[in-house]
Amino acid sequence: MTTRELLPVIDVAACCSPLTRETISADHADDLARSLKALADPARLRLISIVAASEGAEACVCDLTAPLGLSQPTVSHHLKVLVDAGYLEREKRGTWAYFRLVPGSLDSVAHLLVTV
Amino acid sequence: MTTRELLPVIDVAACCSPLTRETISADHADDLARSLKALADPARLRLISIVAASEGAEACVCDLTAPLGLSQPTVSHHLKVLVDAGYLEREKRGTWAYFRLVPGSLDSVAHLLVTV
DNA sequence: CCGCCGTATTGATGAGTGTCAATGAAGAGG
DNA sequence: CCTCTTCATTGACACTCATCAATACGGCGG
Repeated sequence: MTTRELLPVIDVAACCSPLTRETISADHADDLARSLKALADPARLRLISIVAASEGAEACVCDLTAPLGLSQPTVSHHLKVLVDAGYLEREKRGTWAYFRLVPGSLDSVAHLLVTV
Repeated sequence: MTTRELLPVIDVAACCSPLTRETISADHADDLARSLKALADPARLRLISIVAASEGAEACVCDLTAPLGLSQPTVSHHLKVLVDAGYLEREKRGTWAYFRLVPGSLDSVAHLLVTV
């Protein structure tokens, strides 16, 4: 059983044509499903939305726990999922960890769904 | 505990602005997450892809079990999830059930993710 | 009316996941 | 060196979900 690694969403988009253009392969379906699964959670969608709307388009964990109403470990967990999937990037400055949206990540996954 | 019903993806898109345009509300995040969750499965992605690429852009269950390598009940289950979420529509003609892509459904969810 | 074929539903099971409390790691300031 | 703050990791638990075998449903041909 060859375990397939988690591919950043940008790389998934780079090698696949849109879903309805031609029949997707089993492997590509698996990659795209994992990219979408990372996005398919209300807490993670709100994290992305808040980070994108923040001052300087970045935010640290301490700014994100309160608006979500979730514990700090849970928020850290969700942020890790989004970073691993390639939607967010993490930069540690001193004590704080700042998260930014990876440019083009959301657009590339959106492009794979579009039918026009 | 008021249970929120599952909203077809087209209706979700009709009332929400793109994720990064402004901070998404908790309720809208929940709706969008459920629309994405319906899509975030390799079998369901392949189903959509195969249906869209089929003759007349429609297919029946019997055409879909073989290429996916899944049992008939499992395929029926995935198709139901996609119909309930608003991505596919079902038409029964005689003994067969034909599935078609709901026009604009994939585009509307893609539009919610795009940052431009 | 009976049996066949295509599909949907039910029930069970194993895998995956969202959540939190507790703990660990690492930098900043005294 | 000690303590506080910020964040990540671990372990546990409840819940969801993907899957299949078995069964039920419904149309069609004989």
